[in-house]
Amino acid sequence: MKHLVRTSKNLGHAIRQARKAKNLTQKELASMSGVWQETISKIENGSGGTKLETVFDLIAALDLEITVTERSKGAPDGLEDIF
Amino acid sequence: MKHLVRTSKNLGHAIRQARKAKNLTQKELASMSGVWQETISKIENGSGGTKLETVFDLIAALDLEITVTERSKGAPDGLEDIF
DNA sequence: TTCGTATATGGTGCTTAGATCATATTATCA
DNA sequence: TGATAATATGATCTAAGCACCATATACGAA
Repeated sequence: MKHLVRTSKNLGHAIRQARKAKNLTQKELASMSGVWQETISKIENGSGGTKLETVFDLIAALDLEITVTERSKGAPDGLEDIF
Repeated sequence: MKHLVRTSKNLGHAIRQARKAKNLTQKELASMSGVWQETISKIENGSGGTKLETVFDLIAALDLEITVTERSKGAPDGLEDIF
């Protein structure tokens, strides 16, 4: 799955989905990533203001990756998941 | 160009390249994005700890987009730019 | 080299993220 | 339904981002 991320809410969705897909609890992800469970909860719920480093920690722990590209004006390929 | 972003330095590179590609100065990008020139300078140089919202502002102003996907273990396609 | 611009650096002050602990709320399941 | 696990909420405190102003430095052109 590919998540287009423009807002903190988008990011929260992506994180939560990836975590669930791996059958991890927030607490488990917390110990894997070094990010507190309470913080993960807030991030998954899209409460903005998160620090980049925290996101990187979660992304890495969840085996995800972030890419930055030019905005695709081309035809949508249906692979994207935007909330 | 596609930038794989795992660190603040990666992000800085992506931002700077995109800005240069559009022939914008930091000051111009600042007024377009609402992020101060001084802050842009720091971000482009990879000084970590940046807030997500700030990144979103810059990404939007530069017509870039962020996507989150599963880590590609497949064959590299040569399109990525990792620093 | 000198002028003008672009970028970096540095300080102040307000605001807030996140670590940490405690607890409330919400699933989940035998 | 009651126990147990998962998630959310809330408070405190410290570290740090960023707006903001001033200035230093690097860079390009003439």
